[in-house]
Parts: sequence; structure tokens; C-alpha cells
Amino acid sequence: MSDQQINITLPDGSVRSYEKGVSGLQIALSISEGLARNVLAAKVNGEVWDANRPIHEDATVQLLTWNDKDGKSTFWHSSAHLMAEALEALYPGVKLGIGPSIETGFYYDVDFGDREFDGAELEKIEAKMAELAKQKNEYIRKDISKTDAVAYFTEKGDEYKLDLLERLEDGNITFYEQGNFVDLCRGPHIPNTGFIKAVKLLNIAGAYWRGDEKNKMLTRIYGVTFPKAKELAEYLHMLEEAKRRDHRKLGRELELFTFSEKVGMGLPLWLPKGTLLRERLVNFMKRAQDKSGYQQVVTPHIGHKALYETSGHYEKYGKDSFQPIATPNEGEEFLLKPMNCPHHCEIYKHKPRSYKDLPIRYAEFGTVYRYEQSGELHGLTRVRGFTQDDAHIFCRPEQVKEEFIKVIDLVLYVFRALGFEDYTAQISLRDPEKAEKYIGSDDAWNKAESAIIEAAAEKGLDTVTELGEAAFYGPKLDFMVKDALGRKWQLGTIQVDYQLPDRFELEYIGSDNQKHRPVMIHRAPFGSLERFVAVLIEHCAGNFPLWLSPEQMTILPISEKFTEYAEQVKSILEDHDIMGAIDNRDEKIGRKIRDAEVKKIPFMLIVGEKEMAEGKLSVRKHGEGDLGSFTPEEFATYFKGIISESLAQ
RNA sequence: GCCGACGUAGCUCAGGGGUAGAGUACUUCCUUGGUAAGGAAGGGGUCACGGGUUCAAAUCCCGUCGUUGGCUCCA
Repeated sequence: MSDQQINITLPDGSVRSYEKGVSGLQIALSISEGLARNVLAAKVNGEVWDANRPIHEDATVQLLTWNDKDGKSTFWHSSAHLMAEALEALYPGVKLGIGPSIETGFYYDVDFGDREFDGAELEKIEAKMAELAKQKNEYIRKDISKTDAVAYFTEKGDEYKLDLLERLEDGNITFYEQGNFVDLCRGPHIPNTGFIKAVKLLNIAGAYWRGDEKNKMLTRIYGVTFPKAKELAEYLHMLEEAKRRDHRKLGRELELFTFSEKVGMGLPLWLPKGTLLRERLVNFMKRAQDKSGYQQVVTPHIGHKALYETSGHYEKYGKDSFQPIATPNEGEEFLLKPMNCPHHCEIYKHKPRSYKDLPIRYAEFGTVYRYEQSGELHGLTRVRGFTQDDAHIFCRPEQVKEEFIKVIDLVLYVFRALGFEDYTAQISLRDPEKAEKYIGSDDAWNKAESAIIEAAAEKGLDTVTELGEAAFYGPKLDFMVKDALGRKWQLGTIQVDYQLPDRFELEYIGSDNQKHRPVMIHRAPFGSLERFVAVLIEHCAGNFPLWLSPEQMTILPISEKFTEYAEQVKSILEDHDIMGAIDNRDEKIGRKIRDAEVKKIPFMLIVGEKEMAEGKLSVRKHGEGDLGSFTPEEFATYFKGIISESLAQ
């Protein structure tokens, strides 16, 4: 083989020989024209490159299309450049900050100077982007010296790019050019703007330069683009659907919860139906925990300041918490409890423990209060008072992994019962560069981190690892579920903790008759009930699984002549623990059905002359329609069957 | 907390310096109806709150509170 040839290894393991300087695009072309038309970028030895950038050495190459995550992000990054080009064309003199791709779409931070920019202008920019995209301008990569780069942006008067340049090293700087637009950019980019077929600018928001509130606020324009118009339509439909499922809207409509200015922001008020839903979740969790060897405990809503000084929470969060409440005479200080664990440590300590007692698992649906910045509050997902399905497992060091695995099993059972099929586990480790953020010894951290990693591997979890996401006292495993619309939510969490046992001087007597220190595992499968209910509402669009539904059925008499029979049916069903109201209003059956459908009540039981004569009821299922007639007992059996199926282990 | 938008009946929203509106929900009456809205009448609002401008403010201005989209934060 001549030295003008290089070997390219493709993802399927095949090796092909190409001329030196071949590009990803040319490789694609050699495979099929269709592939070449769809190639957005190429992953060369694990690094994402422009599809048309020449490859000079043997390499492993993966061609990236819209179906690859990296392909999408390249596409959106290039779209940000396209938007910047449109902005410069429409608003000469605008200054540009940064314009990255994000999980869905992209944004660009823009300084419009004195110009007032309002959202209505987004359509104008969209149109300009579409026009520029049609020109199929190539994205051209250029190496440039730092001096020339600085000269260019000095001339242009763009202080933000100059600020960025300050932190870059000479010899490492590239510009990308497309059409009339040049940007400082590491790349990579898609071959040309023609790939961008559908553009939607979604909203604008303020954002500080470099995220620092001391800096100037720029206008951030969010957008999303697609290679096909149809995909944009689907995306917009998804947004509509998300709006329709918004738990704040459904929570109000289904009368689950409310807020009151007078009670205070971020402090949810649970209405009777929401409370019923919550209680069902709590009972479900209690049953599951009882089976797994947990014991329920109850602790107060406040605790002495010293308790949190011991735990380390006061030092870490004291300033950013609700401030202590003082007693009028003694001047003692108490904090609203932000965590249940210190209380549980004191329960552990109330008597000497033997190694034979461990593990001890204390569970509490503990309501905690945390000060959240006013701008952070959002429906039930971010509140100032919430209830955790909290538990703390105190165990011997050698039991950590086994206990951890048991917790994973419990979490997965819970997800399954609630219809969350799609989840990943995020392992959050400490950021080794920021040791000051964490308490505890390296040794303890290493042990905790490896326990989590091993347990996750043993359960075959699909994991991602994030550095710097750990809690200050220990690493954690968080479960991220995907809801019915593909949105990711963080729910359950499991954390290994070697610090609190030290701080609280927890002990047990080992088989060697010596004192030993237990290890704690914090865990909350739901996380917070508030947040969990919010996610559940959006996941099922308010159509709760039957076993959770706050109103499982309603009895609809055809006319008031059948009220008495309806009462009889109700009482029979009550004996089977099937609860619901009779809709006795002076309305026609069509109206009663409509109202029950709107309220998303799972079953409508219609009783009229025919049913009364036969001792039956006509069953109509929400969203599905008439199921035919059942005796009350037959219905109860059918009803219970549905529930036990969804709760099967 | 910071920046922007918003705040009118329980809910969804119209109005925009000169007597407060609609749909829906609610109440009463008529109707006793068979699988997604029967008819009529009626009650309900300090137009978030506090100041200011004006002969006159729901409307314009300022402030506060709240909601909301972001930013920063999240034990």
C-alpha cells in the first residue's frame, strides 16, 4: 500500500483504504449517495469533525447523521450560526456572545445595543434564516492566528468575542465562515446551510454574559431547526401536548392542589382529591417498604440549630435557608428541617446497637422546608415545603453494596408500577478539582463511589457518570425517567454517606466486641411527593393508573327515578373498596358522561331502567367507551384485576 | 435574587381615561332525558395591592406583591 493511502475503520469493524486527505463526506459517497446526502459530520477517532475536513492518518470514522446525537448537535450549532448571520443582516451592528447547541435546538446571546427587541420580530428572523439557508452556503473552516482574530473582532467592535479570545491559545483558534458571516468557533459544522429546511425561533430571554449577574444582560434567542418540515411540525405538536399536560393546569382542573398568595409562594395546598392521590402513593410506598424491612418513624418539623451544625448542613446552607426561629425566653434557635437525616441519626443513637441489629432502615414521609430563590419556584416541581419518601439505612460497611442493590430494586419496582418504562441512572461523583466543596476523607469518598459504581453495574443499569454533581457529603445515584413525551425528569435518588455517621459519632458493637462506625444510605424513590406527582400528572396527562385515581368511578343514573338503585350499587361497590360519587344532577345522561370524561374519571357506571331490572350496571371506560353490562360483583372483579395487574411485582 | 412579560368573575379570556363584559362554572325553575354539552331566569368583580397624574384611572406613571419565560442556585 502506498503511503498516499490511509486505512479507515468504520463502526461495523470493516477497514477500507482511502487516499490520504479523504473527508467523511467522500467516505460516505463511496458507500452510498443516499448516505452522503444525509451526512452532517464525522466522528474521527472519537472527535466530531466537519464532514468535509480532510483526514490525513489512519482513523476510526463514524459518519454522523440526524439520527446521531452528535449529528443533531452539530446541526443545531450550525443553525445558531445561521441565525447569527440573519441577525447581522437584519440588525447591523449587533454584537454576538455565544451560540451553542442545547439539548433541543440552540440559542445565541445577542447584544442589540440600545435597540428594543421584541419577540414579534422572531418571525422576521425566521424568514431571513430560511432565505439564507436556501443559498446552501458552505461552512468553511479557517485556522487563524490569535493576532489576526483579535484584529478582526477589534475592527468589528465585538467585545464579547474579544473576551472569549482572551482565554484561547494561539495556534488553536479557528473561524468558521458561511455566506457573509464569520464567527470565532471551534466547530464542527454541517457541510452547508441547505440542510436546514425548517426553522422555528421559540422565545427570547435575558441572560448575563458568561452567566455572571455582574455582567451585561444579553438577549438570548432560543430556536430549533430540522432537516425536514415534517419534523418541525411534530416538534411543535409535542410542545402543544406538553402545554396540555402541564401539571399546573391539570392540577387546577382536576382539583388536586392550589397555591395561595396569603399562605406563601412555593407552599402547595393539597385539595381533597390531590390528597387522596398522595395518600395512595404513600400507602403504596409504605407497603413496599414494609416488605423490604423498613420501619416507619416520625420526627418533628423543626430541630435545634446545633443539630444542623453537627450534620454540616448549617455551615453549608445556613445562610441560604429559612433563618432560625428563636424561643422567646431561652433564646434557643431552631431551624425548619431541611433534611430528615440528622433526626434519624439521633433515633439511631438512642440506644447502643449491635452488629446483629444492622441493617436498620428508618423510613419517614418527612416534610422538609428549603428556601428556594423566588425565581426558581415552579408549580409542584420546585417548592419551598415538600414531603420526601425518605429513608436512611444504617449498615455495616460490608453490607453497603447489598443494601444499595436492594434499594435499586425497590426504585425499579416503583417506576414499573407507575408506568415509567424508560429511565437512566446518573452516577454523580465529586469534582476532583474542587475538593473544598465536599466534606469527608478521600478514603471514604473512594469507598462510597466504588460501592455505587459496582452496585449499578451489578444491576445492569444504563448509567451516565457526572463529575461534580455529588452532594457535599457523598456521591449519589439519581434516576432520570423519561415521560410519555420523551422529557427527562430526575426522580429517585440513592446516596452513600460515610460523613454523617462520623459527625454524629454513630456506633455499633461488632462481633469482635469493639466499637465500629456504620455507613448510611439515604434514599428516596419518589424524591419528593410534590415533584413526583407533578411528573406523574404530565406523564399520564392526568389519566392516572386506576389504583391511584382520586375518583375511580362515578355512578350516573339515567334519571332521578334510578337514584335509589344507584345507592344500592354504590353500597355494594363500597364493600369491594370501590369508591365514587353518584351524579344526581338534573341533567341528561350525555351531559353526565361528558362531564365525567372531562374530569378523567376512569369508570362511568350507568344505571337506568334496563340495569335496574337486571340488577346490573352499564360500564363505560374513560377514553374508550361502552364496555357492556356487568353485575356489580363482575365489575368489582374486573376492577380489582386491573389494579393487581399494575401492582404485580 | 437578577432581567423581560403578564395580573379583569371559580376557570378561559375580551375591553383600554367617562356607569364592568363574554363563554363556561355556580343558584333557581322548566324538562325525567340511554353513552361527550336540553331550555329559561338569576347571583357573582375595590379590574392584584399601595401611591401618583387627571374634573374623572380597570385603563397612563411609580412602587409592592404574585404568576410566568429565562439566568444563577438546588442538602
